[in-house]
Amino acid sequence: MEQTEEQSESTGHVQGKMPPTAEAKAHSYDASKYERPSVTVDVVMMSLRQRDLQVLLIKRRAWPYEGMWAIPGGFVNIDESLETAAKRELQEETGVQDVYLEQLYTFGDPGRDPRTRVITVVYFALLDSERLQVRAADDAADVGWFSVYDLPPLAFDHEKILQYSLERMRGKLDYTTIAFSLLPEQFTLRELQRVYEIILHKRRDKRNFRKKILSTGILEDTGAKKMEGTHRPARLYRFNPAAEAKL
Amino acid sequence: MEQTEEQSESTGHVQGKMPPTAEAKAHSYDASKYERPSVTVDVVMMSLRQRDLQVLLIKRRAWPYEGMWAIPGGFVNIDESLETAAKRELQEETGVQDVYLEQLYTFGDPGRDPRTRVITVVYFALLDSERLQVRAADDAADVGWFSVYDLPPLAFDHEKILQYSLERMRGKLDYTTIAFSLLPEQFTLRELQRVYEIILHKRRDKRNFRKKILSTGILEDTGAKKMEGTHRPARLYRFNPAAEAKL
DNA sequence: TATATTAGTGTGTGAAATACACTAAGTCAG
DNA sequence: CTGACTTAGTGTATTTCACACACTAATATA
Repeated sequence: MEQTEEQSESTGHVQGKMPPTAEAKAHSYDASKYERPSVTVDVVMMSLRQRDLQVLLIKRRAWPYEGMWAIPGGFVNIDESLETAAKRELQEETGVQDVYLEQLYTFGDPGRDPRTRVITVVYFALLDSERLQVRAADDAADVGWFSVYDLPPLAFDHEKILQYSLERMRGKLDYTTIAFSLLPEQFTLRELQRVYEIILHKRRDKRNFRKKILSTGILEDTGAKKMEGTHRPARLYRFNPAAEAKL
Repeated sequence: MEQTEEQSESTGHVQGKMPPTAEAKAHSYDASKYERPSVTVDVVMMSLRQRDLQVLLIKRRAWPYEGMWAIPGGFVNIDESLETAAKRELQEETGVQDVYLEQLYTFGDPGRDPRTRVITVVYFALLDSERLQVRAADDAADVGWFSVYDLPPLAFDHEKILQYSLERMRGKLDYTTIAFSLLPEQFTLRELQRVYEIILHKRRDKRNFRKKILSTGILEDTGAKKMEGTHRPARLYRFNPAAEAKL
């Protein structure tokens, strides 16, 4: 028998009207009323490629929105956490592990997917472009990286989702360490500045930028230098997690 | 027959492994594998009461966590949006409409509810304490307001949720208008300052506070004064939505 | 050794944050 | 009616942070 629970004033969880569990459904039941929505996790994967902020998209091969590009995602297994589902998705698409991953927002309007009620928990992941090279080859024509500043037409409400991701990144840039997660372990100040410029989409003054970053003490000079091209080599720094609180 | 969808690279929505719809379930099927989680919406309702930041909680009357306090919530109906579900919950518990309501975070770890897999989208609502008086009477002993600084033991992961709500409020206080949503339409600068002090949990300098708020131009002098107690009356201001951009 | 290219550095100015103490306007008790 | 009490309301000086701005340093190559 179904659990007896008082009406609506019981808890913050399974309370009030209890929808059918697998067992309950075996009995006769007004299933339509308590039909459960599907829950998916979508992952906005961003990386710096070709001095641009790009996002990984997948081309749909079936109705609805056939032929359009979409944010990768999939169902949440019944026994896995939302974050685990997001990591699984990430792993499937890019082969990358241990990346910055953050829950962004949950989109659940009825009708956003014409097939059935789908509630999507969106995560966003920031990928270090160097480690990514490895699997950049599997471009089977239906997976692609796109500039967030020049997107193709997107399926569902995915344009809104990307817009929101970008806003969130911009908001967090100053007081978190997300910038570092887009860079390899060692990087130059110029490279870090470029991350800021690409995400914020505007130029920053070199001297002021360096002064500010260095004054926080969040960077550690590796002693090494990066030589590339025909000019003065740049110092290589690494992020010092111990000093994270300084932001 | 079930929809044919390619494996995992299709979309950000219903793609890859398609769980059973109502129709599909009529056929033989490995239902356990595609068992769907329940989705609930919980609403953290905060208000200023007795010069304190308080949250509405509900006492559980059944297993699990029987007798403990919990954040009110309920199931999302299949055809209503998440926000609509949150408003419905708010209406049921407080009778209040048109309040500040914002999606906070989605909690979905397996095992957070011992009965079944529950994914909870948490909203938080800020209530003007004056309008709230109306229904403050229905304290049926299993509904109560509690100081966020002195909480009873909470069911599920609800303590974590409240902690997170408070952090979010603090973060948004400076650059949004949430403070006003906790006050009646007209209020004095001292009252506004008190909102800041209670949420941030620390004192602010009177002169600097007033200077800063007034310099934004976000307040409008109503011309009226508030007389209470045996001292000089205070000017009453109202929030000027037209100047919202100034934050 | 001259040229091209990017790395790296300091100072001045204006705006905003902070610290800080007295006067103003009302009520009430005597 | 006046003195005591209570909260409202105000300004200035100091420090800190954001921003604008231009030259020298180190390497590769022709």
